[in-house]
Amino acid sequence: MKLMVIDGNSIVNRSFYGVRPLTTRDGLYTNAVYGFITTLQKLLDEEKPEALCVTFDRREPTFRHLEYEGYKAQRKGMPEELAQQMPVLKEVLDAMDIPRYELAGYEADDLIGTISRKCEAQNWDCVVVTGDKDSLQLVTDHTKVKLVSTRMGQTTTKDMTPESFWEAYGFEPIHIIDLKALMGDASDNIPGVKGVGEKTAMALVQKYQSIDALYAAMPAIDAKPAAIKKLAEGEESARLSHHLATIITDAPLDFGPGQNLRRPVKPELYNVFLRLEFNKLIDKMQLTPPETPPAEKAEQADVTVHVEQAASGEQAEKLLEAFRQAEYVTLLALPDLTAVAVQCETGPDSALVGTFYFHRYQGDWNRLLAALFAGDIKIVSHDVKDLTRTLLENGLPAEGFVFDTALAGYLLDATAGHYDIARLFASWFKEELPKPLYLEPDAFSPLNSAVQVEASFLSYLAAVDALYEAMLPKLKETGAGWLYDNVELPLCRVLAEMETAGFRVDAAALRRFGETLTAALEALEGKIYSYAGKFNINSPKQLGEILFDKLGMPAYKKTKTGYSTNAEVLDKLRGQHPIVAGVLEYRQYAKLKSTYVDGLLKVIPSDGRVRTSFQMTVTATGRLSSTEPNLQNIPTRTELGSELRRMFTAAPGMVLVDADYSQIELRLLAHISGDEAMRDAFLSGEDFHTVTAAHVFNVPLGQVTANMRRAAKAVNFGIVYGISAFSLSQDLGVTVAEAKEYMDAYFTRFPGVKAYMDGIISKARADGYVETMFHRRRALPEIKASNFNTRSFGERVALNMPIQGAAADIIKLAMVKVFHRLRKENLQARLIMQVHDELIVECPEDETETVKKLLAEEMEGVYALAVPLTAEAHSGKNWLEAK
DNA sequence: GTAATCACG
DNA sequence: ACGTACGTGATTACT
Repeated sequence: MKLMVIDGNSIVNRSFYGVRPLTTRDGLYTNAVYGFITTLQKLLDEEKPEALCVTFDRREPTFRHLEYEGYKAQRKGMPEELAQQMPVLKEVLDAMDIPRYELAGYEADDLIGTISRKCEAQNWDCVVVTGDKDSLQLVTDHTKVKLVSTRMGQTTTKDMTPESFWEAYGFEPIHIIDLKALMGDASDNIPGVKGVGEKTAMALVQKYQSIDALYAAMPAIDAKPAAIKKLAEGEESARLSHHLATIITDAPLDFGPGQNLRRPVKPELYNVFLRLEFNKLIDKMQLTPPETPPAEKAEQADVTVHVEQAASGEQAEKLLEAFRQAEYVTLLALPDLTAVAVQCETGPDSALVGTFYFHRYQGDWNRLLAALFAGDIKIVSHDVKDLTRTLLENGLPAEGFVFDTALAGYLLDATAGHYDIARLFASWFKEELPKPLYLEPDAFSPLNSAVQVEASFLSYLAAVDALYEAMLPKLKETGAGWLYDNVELPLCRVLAEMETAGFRVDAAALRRFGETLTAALEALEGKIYSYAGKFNINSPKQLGEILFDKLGMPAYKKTKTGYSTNAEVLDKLRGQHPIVAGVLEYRQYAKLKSTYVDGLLKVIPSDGRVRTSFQMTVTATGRLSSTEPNLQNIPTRTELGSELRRMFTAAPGMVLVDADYSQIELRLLAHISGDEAMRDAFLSGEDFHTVTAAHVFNVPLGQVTANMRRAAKAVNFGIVYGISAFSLSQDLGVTVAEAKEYMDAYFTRFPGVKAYMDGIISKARADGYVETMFHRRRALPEIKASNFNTRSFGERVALNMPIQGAAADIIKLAMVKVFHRLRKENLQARLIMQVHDELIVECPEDETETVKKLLAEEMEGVYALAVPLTAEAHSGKNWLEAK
């Protein structure tokens, strides 16, 4: 039989520092609890113990503090973000029915020591889980210690048994106490012997085992005279340290291993996890809502819901009329439009639900859909862009949308990650929806029993309605209402039309380009093999072995798993061996071939138009992203890569008009910070990087050299990203001191920027979030982290998000305006692409000049800032020409 | 499923 | 003294 005992404080600490900050929607930190539970699961999986318990320190002082006032004196208190998680963790453990032990006057270690000895006394094996090496003194044939370390979110464990201990230390586990008695422990403030460090202490313990034996043999011991003198002087300290480092094994603890047999988790665990938004864990542990629901759920508002299924055109028309009268309706449709459910209020405590199923409908289905989305019914729904695209693809109208719960969730916090109905519902109401049965394939086919599927469909419909009621006031409260009404919601239609339109790609030309790449790759492959033999050039691992082991080149950089072989490293090695240039070239071609040529060919349909999907709820800043395929990262920086853009063409008789903002982020920085010098620089119409250089290097405009401009440009970029002198120096290849000088000069000349940077960081710290000038919000728990790196990251994000996010807000607004203007002017031109600061329109040749003017005009006039926005438009038969 | 790499703004 | 830019997505290798 085996019992596992966990050092609760040690593991929760490691989890806190090892797992990135997580909070629930309302700001409760949860990362330490989350890390603890995932670590626990991993350990249970590995060890499968019959019994399990956790120990914790009490806050009261222990005998060690009383006997030695310096004990753990260096320890700072827990950071608040961790302290608030301790009661939560204990609640989770209780809900998992895992016994926990704490005892006034004893540390977790002492309880573990006592528990392990009591296990042994009853012939149980004991596994001690901790990150603390002190516990190694407990190792015996029946007690092993699992040392846990957490790095970058990855938990690794190392099993210490008598054998592995001996291998690592060269003496018996119990003598770790003697080791500490000599070398001390800075973290616990155990003094040890002054002047004796790890090396000396190890050697002495390996030779004499205990300090008793050591001092008995004094002074004739095997050590340097200086060490002998120090040992003699430090004897008292050594004996005190020995005492402090000894883990107690007979604490007055009522404990028997049999009391700790593993038990099934309690039903409440579900509710606890729900409150903590541990949705993944709920799934993984297959938790389900408890039979007896929490009290507040019992007293739900008494709403009489009348459900009516429309089987004929007549019945449908009656329902439609009711929906037209309603202030708004909530609507859910299957992705293939074969089922639609609509709900509206009919009185203070009555509601009407209409359901429409293609398989059971006698009338004209398309006519019904056309009536639902004709615009005279105000529709609240979820994922409006996707529904709009489906409707448009079927030649149906797509009007009347007034709210999208997915978009609202995203606008209120862009870092939540997922905005499906079930997750939003859990986050807002702490209540789990059952699995959406209605989304299973063929859920509504005539062969299926419909009752459960329909119930699921309607409960999700009700959930969307509840979310709408809760989110609407919240949107107003945060100030995001304007952005929502004027940008995000109307953008659904714009994007749906762009996705439907697609971008024409010349498949034949792409194939030819692919063939030349293949030929080049084969030639390069032969050349590379001739230097190093056959290996997989695409494998960074194998490539690293070839370059750094076999050919003996210096490895500048390492990754978590081995050598880094990225382009930056390889570039530095160029001169060392001809293979390096070959590999770099090979990499470039391989990327173009696999991602762009082969990747795109796979998604070109017979009409030759590639249709991307724009994601509206993915990025943390408010930008769009593009998937399947990603058309926002088509190469442009190298000549060969940009050839690909030649394959993105206008349809016959049409042209592409491409317009992009010039330095929109820096202009926004000038606007947001209100810095006068920066504003004047943009108003002057001079090249901004040149003006920056003149300021930073304190020379007249005419004397700015190319190098000065390059440096100024890098500083400008750095500012937008949340700069550090180190990174800037790396980027520019100058010393950190020089980089620092540039930054100081920059801040002296642009004091408003400096003030903005300081202000936004302290505001973010106070609020726990940052927002754009249009009140798009991003939660930022990292800003309060005690870990330096995490906190620094939070500060950089606080600087960057309001700028990058405002740029995203602005181009989105411009898209909506351009879209409507093209319609109003009765042009055939249509928007087909957006790449963050760039819009692409496809239009008939004779509209070219009109569209160029219109695009630039709408983009520049979209929103009045303290500095002008400028956009340049070009046209051509393909993307390369139009840019 | 994750890590490394590299394409874009 | 820490280790460093912000935001994405696709492919490949490998566990």
